[in-house]
Amino acid sequence: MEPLYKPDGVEARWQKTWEEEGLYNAEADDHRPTFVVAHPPPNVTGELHTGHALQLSLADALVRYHRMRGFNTLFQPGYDHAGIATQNAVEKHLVAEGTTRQALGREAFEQRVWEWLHEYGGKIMVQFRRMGASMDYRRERFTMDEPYVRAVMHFFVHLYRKGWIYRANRIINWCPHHETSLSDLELVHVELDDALTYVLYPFADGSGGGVTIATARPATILGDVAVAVNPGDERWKDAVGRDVIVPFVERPVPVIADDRVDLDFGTGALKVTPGHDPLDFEIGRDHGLDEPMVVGWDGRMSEAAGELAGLTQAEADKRILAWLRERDQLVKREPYRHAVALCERCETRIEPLISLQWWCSMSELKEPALEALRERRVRYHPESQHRFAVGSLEHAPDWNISRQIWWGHQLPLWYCPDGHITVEETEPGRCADCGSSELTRDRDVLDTWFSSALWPFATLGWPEDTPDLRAYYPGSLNTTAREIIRLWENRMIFTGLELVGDVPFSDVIIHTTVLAPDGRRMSKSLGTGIDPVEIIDRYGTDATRYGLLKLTSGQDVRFSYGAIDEGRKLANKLWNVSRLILSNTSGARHGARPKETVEGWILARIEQARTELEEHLGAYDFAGAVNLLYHLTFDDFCDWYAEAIKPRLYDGDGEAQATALAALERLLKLLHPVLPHVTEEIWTNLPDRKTRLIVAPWPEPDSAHAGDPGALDRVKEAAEIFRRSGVRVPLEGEQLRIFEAVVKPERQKANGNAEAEIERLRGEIARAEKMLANDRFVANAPAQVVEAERGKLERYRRELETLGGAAESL
RNA sequence: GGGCGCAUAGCUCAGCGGGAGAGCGCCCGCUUCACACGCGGGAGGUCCCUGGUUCGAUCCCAGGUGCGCCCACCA
Repeated sequence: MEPLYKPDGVEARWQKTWEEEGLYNAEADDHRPTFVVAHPPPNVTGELHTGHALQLSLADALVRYHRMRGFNTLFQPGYDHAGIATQNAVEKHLVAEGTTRQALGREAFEQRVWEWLHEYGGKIMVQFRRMGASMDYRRERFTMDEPYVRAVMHFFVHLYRKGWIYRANRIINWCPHHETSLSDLELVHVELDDALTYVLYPFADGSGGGVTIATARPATILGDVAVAVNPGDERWKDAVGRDVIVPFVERPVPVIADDRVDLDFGTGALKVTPGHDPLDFEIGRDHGLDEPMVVGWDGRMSEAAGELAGLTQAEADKRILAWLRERDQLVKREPYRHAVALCERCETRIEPLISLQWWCSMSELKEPALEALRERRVRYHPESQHRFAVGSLEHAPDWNISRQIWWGHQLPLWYCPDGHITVEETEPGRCADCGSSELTRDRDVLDTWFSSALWPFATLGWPEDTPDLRAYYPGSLNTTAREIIRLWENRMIFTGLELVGDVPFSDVIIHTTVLAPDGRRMSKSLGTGIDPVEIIDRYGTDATRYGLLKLTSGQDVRFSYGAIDEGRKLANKLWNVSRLILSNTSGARHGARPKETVEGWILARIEQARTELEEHLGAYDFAGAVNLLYHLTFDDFCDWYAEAIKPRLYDGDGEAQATALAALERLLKLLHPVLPHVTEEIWTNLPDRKTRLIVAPWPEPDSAHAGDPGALDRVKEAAEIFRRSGVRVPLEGEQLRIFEAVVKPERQKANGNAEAEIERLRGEIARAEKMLANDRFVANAPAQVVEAERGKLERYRRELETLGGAAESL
């Protein structure tokens, strides 16, 4: 064993061994209680980022903890086909080759996606292994696998037959680049410096005057069908019911009243363009207005724009502004900063357009899920996210499930020439209505999240009634980021209840968002991302896991190499204290034989730590857990215990050796879920190992050492006092030996002084005496607080006596 | 605009009603046979501000300020 622990070789070797020996495997016929984590399937084109690494660290720590505790553990790996994200990645690749998706055509394009995935996809599973994620990699699933596709089709047909899937012409978010609709959740908003244009719409009766509106998109004036004002707006009271003339197209439209119009924006008058604005669309529908679309699917002015057809919106803006200026109807133009919606994948500006799309009705589907959440059959951690989850589900709008991209699950809908629709899981021979065999399949594909929603059970073979499904559903835990709750978490819950009859998991951990060291979000485009593989290369996997878990305290936390380095130090420390013990215990017997105070003390400390660690892990307090492990190892095990027993180890004291091995064995078990590799490596070097640590049983409660581990307190305190003061040791027997071992190295040169320490103690004593002399304190403070204060006072007096006596004796 | 979170040592963060802490960084001393990626010692803090509750507030409450994340159709 080398003095410096080098993780690279060790970690790779264990990752290989654990997997090859089948220790990650989950078997459905294993009848122990289950612990199941269906890990979020990353995009098949994705690479590990810091969020993934954090998520894996905490999930794997819990998986390993439960595996040791005897659970039949399934940690499910896999990928998502990630519709637009993947299509976008492959399209970029095609551009580099000098071609386009359109030039290839749909079938050839799909073929290229598969080829591309075989070549470049799947990288992340290698990275998962490098994180030490103890997943059953035999069970890797992909949402485009044939059985998974069948599950998706089954789901669609199920919903359709229940009457919850319908087609409607509504305003949607259209990405002109991807030529598809997008849900609100697939957009990003960016602030833009723009202009707000005030335009006069003259009254149609020629009586002079008119209504002035404000718009950020003059080009859409061509699609105006009304002007709306708030019914409570005194300024426009007399205009309501009259007609005004839309500029440029010179069409008369009514002035209507609608309370959704904001009194405080612009002039309080809104031009109504149902074809190109969500609010206008709603107002239009409620007032029975026309829905002309003057912007087309390519984002340019459409045929309906007449002489402006084919222009870009910016060009159309200019033409319309010029027209307005000539006629003095351009009231003013002012700088205006506002947020615009972009496609999150290609950052193209989103066009709100009216389109015929497929929708999934949420009203009935969400109710059982809401009930499950309210009854806490699914619990969010932290609890604060529970309210958000419930609220977002309560207000979930109907779900636009159709997309006009090419990569994804094609809708299982067939049309005959008469327009009848046939819905089947697999291609039907003839039309269900008229028997026609001339069927054409719908070209649309499903929203990626439609298939993700099935992940916890489609990975187990659903809709078949498989042994896996029976054994591993419902699962235990899901881990995810805050913004994924509505996209995924809620949907898994309602689909699980609807299709399998139970919630997919009982607990959801919404983990910390790791920010860049400067406090901004980690993002490739900002250049603030940190590659976890680089961290692993520099510090090792164990250290990376430790550091990331240490950072899980708040809702957002800044990444810090210091936290990772702490993990590296811990692994190295553990390695070295193990060297000390292992190189001095050859032939030692088994079982702890604590004789001296420090030995009973370390066993009690480890036992206390076991209890506390179980509490931390049970509460998903990973920062607390790693903090505890660090101090247990560094302070208690190394600084005090190991230092104290060194002389006896060197002397070949068989009982001390046996106790040291037993204590180390227990310590390794507690550390394994966080630092799996270094602990397994040391474990292998312990004498007579029959099992791997990864499957070794978690320590049972140690009733023999369950007491208060305060036995060493006096010795430790005395040692610290003397270290500071440099005074000689007045202790005897065992205490003297401990003291010799701990203090000897530092005693050579005193650089504090006893008098300063005596001063400090006198100050503490005065403070405690003052508090206890305060009658109101004694009368009002809880008894144990007063008692604690008395205890401190006694302790300080005792220390002062010891120190003073020792100083005297010099 | 809404929701949530954060403000404690130079940095990253614990603590959350009765002595202000850790890791890193800094200073001093140690070639001690597990570890110099180490050991020991030390300096360094109006615990964001203002009020309130309490015998007592870094901790609880209210208001403010600053920062962050998420969400949102003010044209």
